[in-house]
Amino acid sequence: MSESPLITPRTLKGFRDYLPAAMLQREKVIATAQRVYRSYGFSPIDTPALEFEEILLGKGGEETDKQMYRFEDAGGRRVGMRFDLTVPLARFAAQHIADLGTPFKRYHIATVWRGENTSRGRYREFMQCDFDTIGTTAVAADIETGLVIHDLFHALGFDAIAIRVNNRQVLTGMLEKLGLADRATAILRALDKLGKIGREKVADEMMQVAGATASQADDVLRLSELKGSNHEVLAAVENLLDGNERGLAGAARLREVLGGMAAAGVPDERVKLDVAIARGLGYYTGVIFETFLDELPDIGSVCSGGRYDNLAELYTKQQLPGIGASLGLDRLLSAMEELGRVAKVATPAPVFIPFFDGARLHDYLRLARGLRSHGLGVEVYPEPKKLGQQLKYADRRGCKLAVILGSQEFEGAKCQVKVLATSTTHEVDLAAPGGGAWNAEVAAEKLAAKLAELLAAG
RNA sequence: GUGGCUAUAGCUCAGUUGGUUAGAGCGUCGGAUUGUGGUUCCGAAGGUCGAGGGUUCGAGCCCCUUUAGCCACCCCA
Repeated sequence: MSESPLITPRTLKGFRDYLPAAMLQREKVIATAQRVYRSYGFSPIDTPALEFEEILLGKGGEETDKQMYRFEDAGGRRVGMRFDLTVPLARFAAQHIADLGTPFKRYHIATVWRGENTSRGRYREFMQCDFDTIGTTAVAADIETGLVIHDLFHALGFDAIAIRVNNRQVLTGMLEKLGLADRATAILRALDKLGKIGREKVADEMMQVAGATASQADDVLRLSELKGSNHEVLAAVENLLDGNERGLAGAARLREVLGGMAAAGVPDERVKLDVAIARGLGYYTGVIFETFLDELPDIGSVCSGGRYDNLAELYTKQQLPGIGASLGLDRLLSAMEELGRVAKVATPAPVFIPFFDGARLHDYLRLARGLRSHGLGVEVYPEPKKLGQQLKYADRRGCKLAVILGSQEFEGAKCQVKVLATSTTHEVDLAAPGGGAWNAEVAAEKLAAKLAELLAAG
């Protein structure tokens, strides 16, 4: 053995290992997102983790520079790691739109990196699950974005959600009307904190940081504090925006989006017009979505998106408007964990076969393969240990069924199937029609049907 | 990035005003007449007290530095 000191095993701040139970959960959510996105015709793409620095620095400000992982590669090129999937999409679209044609619908599920501070559900390496429709300004694309969000959470088992919808045009119109258009960013940044710090402090910030008057701040807040049903709020918004073309157009668009989602079958209570949300200041120009879980609203938006006028303007002269949204996978998983919605399963194989009779290894292996060919996940224990220990192992990993086959069972061409959660056992006859000795293929055929039935039941 | 709190076994924690070989519960592993787990009983393994330095006769405990985590703020393209 080496005498050299051990290297402490550790991971970088904000970077994590995923143990099997956590990884299975991640993969499940990812698979669900893929399924929903694909069901709407969004196609998968991927782009490099590393891009030329100039591509990524294009639009951001100082914060971007600070948060982005940047370095010089071995060839002396300035490169950076992607910090979201939208900028790479812009570059990708500018480069390939001629081949892709419009409208272009893509989804992209991938890891991104930001060197920012960590907190609950926020890490330096995390995953985004984006879907976007580019090359069209049609309202149908706006509506469809909302539908995807809705269906995604439904598929994930969350029906108690609030998809908050707004339109930047409404806010912009209001600010124009108040003569605050030149300070929009500062005003909206303050407004976005409404739910968090309260009306007084928001008004203070608008006055101090953005130089608004008390009455201007009050007018902005009045807009965002309208109460009532979506339709009532919308009517009141239009009233307040009277005379401002941009704002009224934004309100009309919202009316279409809400109407479209309702017409497509989304229950009204899951969609909430919220004139205060103002995220994505840098590039959203139209409809905005933010999604909150009713059971855990404090964790923040778990799926955000919106419409942008010109995604790829830095990289091409071609106009590429679009709309999309992104599931915050890590934040959602954090929420699911807090809500106790994470199954404690550490194995993808629901069926467990103890290595019971030490002389029958080959029979176990053949039977397991036969079951797998019927689409079942099957694990065979590698050592002929005591049965109790093997069952304990299976239970701890979260296997659902144990197929118990000892010399007696081989003798009689049968087996016991034990449901581990309830401890109930079912005897299954595995003999060929007309009786006969043990036959792995016949046994697999008959057993697979029974196992599938039990798995479906439990 | 700023401020505060925390760091003792795999996990959750105890550890008296600094004083001998640092403890518990859970978990893990082994066993309780040899074909059935999650309950019980017995036993075992497992910690240079996050890391580095300092004060002291003596540091898990006090001081400094560092790393990581938690909370708040800033920010979130």
